[in-house]
Amino acid sequence: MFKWILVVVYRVVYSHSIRNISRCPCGQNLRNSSRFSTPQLKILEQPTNRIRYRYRSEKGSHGGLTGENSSQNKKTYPTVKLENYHSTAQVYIRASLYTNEERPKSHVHKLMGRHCNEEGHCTVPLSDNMIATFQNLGILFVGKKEVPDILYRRKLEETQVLHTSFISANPSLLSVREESERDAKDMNLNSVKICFEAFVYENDMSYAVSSPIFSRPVANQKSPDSGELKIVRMDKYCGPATGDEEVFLLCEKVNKKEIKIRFFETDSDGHQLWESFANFTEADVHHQVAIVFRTPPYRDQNIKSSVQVYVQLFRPRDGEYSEGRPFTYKPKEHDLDGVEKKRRKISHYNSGVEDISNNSNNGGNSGFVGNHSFTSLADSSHTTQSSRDSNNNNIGYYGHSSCSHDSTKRENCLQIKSNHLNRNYGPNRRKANLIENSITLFVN
Amino acid sequence: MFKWILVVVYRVVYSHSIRNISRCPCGQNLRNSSRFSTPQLKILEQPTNRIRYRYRSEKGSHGGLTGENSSQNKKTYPTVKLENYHSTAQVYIRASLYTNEERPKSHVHKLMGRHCNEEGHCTVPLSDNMIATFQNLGILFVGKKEVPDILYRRKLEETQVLHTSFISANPSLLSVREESERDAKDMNLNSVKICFEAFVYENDMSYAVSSPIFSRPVANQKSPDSGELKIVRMDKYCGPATGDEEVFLLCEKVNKKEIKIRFFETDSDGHQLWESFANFTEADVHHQVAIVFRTPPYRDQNIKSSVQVYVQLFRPRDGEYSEGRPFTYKPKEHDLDGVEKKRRKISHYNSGVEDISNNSNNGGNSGFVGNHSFTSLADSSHTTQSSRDSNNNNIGYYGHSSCSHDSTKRENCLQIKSNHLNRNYGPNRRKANLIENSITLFVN
DNA sequence: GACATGGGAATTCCCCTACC
DNA sequence: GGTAGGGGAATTCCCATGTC
Repeated sequence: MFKWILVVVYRVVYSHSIRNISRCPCGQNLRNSSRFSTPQLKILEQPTNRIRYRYRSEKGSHGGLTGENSSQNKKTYPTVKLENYHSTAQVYIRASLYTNEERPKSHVHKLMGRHCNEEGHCTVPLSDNMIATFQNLGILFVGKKEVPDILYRRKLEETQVLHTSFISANPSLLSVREESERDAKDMNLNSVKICFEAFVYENDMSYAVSSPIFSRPVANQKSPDSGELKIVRMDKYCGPATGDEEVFLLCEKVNKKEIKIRFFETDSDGHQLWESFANFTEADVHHQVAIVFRTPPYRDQNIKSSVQVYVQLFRPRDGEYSEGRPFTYKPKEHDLDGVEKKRRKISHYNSGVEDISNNSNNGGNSGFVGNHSFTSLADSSHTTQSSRDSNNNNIGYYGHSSCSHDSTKRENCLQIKSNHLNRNYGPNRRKANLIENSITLFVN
Repeated sequence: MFKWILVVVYRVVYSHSIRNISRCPCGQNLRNSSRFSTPQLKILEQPTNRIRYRYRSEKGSHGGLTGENSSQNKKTYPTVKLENYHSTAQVYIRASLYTNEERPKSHVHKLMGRHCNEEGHCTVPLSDNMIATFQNLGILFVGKKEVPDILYRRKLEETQVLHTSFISANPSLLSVREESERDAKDMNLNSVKICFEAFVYENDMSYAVSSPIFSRPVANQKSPDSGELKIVRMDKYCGPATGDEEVFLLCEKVNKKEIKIRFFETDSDGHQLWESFANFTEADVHHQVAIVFRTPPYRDQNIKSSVQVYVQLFRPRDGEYSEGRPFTYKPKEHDLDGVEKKRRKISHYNSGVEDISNNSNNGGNSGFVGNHSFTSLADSSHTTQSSRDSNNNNIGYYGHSSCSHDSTKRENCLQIKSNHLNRNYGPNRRKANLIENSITLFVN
């Protein structure tokens, strides 16, 4: 009996074709085979940090993972290179999904696309220059209801290999079930890493020729907790240095418990001079896609001329930022007049009782202030291209936003949308992307 | 054979207990029994016109249908009365769901609640005063995927009753299937009518004692095509008489293809003096819950003092309106100055090429202008109660919204939210509801 | 604690636009 | 016609808060 089961296991593991060789290629089981070999995998092009995972029901192709340096005109794709490999045997690279953890585990989600099999393993032959490029890698979202079952089956299989004959008598099956439920809850379904592994075939068996490597995390664009932060439109792009100006901001889905609006200023070298956070409560976040906030006061409320800063969305949980939008602080005019006083009287806003945004000493933010650099407006050579024809239908759309503020002297700032400015505001951005951005016109 | 089947049918229809007597109680099949009897059902209290239908998966109670006159302090419920009935036999009233059509058909959705059975029939005994009140009526939303099957089975049953023995040989079964698919597509799943029917029991059989009557339609609050229209918040509540002021409006879910923003003015008697529609495109509707629009010009662009009008959302498809919000048109100042000229230059907005909103001669709107009256601000005796303590945390929330506009003379309008104003703006509103509303303060 | 009531949001699925 | 990319509808889930 014991031997018979062993035979079966053997056949399951080794007699399969290339399409479904061993279920767990990127794990411990292959580690020892490459411990003493010099060959090493390098990631030449990381995947983008975000893609919309697709459900099985969303049939058809919806575009694959591009590379982090991909752009509209020049698409790139995740690419790996095998170094220090000198044999002539054809090498294959296999990609598969793992969890985004320090010690990645096989994920329940699957890669899908041209070179992928049912298990979510995508195999591409290494080209002559030892490079493999993965075009058309999609991520299949496995419904959360299926997760416990999948984990349970995996656990059983592992158990099976170790204790073959004890299974049917195993008294801990129930606890395995419970463990699976727990693990399922813990599994982050909205972030994955791609595992790349190089191997060769010999006698219908595969041998790893290097250690597996993992890509940077790829988040699910559709999830509100990991989707891209984006300011779509704002009410106004300027306000008084004293702050407390109400601004309507339209954005892509955010989690009202996990979102801040950050104002910051940089010098011409891109170093951060100042930052502060806007005031708003959870109740000011309208159905995840609009926020009504109050501007924070500028560090110097007595400025004599306008100062340009930036606004951006910020998600403390994962440190993500949206692109910044220019915002102009304008000098205070004279003193508070009658209107302003009346206003104060009926506004309880400044009591700040319900504020979820903190200024300055916010725990979640410490550490990122000043330890990174910004590309300033000044050193972008693209700035000159701005409001002309290619954007004609957008001009006036992000349109003219008057924001004179309790001043007898009128001061307006116009904002015009422009699509072709390279800018780099977020601390964790490794490189400037081709982004939509804005310039500010002053009219006095 | 023929007789045997008849027996079966007989048993199916009549041998059931009160809980599941005949599947289709409100239809033609009962009409003749009451043709010559005087007893008549009257609806004393109609149901609210909207409730959130619940899916089967949303277990638990989520609050039932209230009456149209229900309020927080005094809840009412759908209520019917049987008139001209003089027998002593106990009468029961049964409620069930029908389609919202001129000739209502049994709906696939079901009533659920305390007195309801599996088929969605709710039965309540008539009280001594010949009145029956239905508390706790919920509407169960039957998933659209199940609809064709249900209709198919119903059709089969009907066929069965009529042509008993021909069924298995019926060559048109396929066409019945197709017909069901078609009917399923046509069925409006977001609007129902409640059918009320009075009957008595005798010898385990039920007899209708009056014709069935139907309630007014009850729409699904959750559907963007039938949900309540509501302006949640606006950017500013005033603008120049010349129009073209950009306003950000936050609202509850709307369908961008089926929504208009209506400006209208009433005289002190509530008669409509003027209306016009705001300019915006589908692209200006942000994820169903925010709209950036341009105000229409006021009918007289040369007004010398501010004019108060109202803004409201309008859904042409079903003629629904949101509550109106006050909006103030302000006099034009001097002439267009340099700023304004620059502004015109870069703004293409007025070309109107893509506008989906029409001014004045809009086909979908004809007929409602002027044939109804409004309750004006002036004749509401509740207007005085406004910005005090009960709303303290809301004050300054709808806050002060400065909207001076290209003028050296400053003019601001503040809007303060108030919860206790009875107002009645929409043409189809039968009565004033307790609504959130707004007043406008002028500060010069 | 269990349920009632009301809501918001997450999950899943469908289908529309561009653009080849 | 298919790919690539999105928007949003349909469905499910779950959270506050209040009440028994």
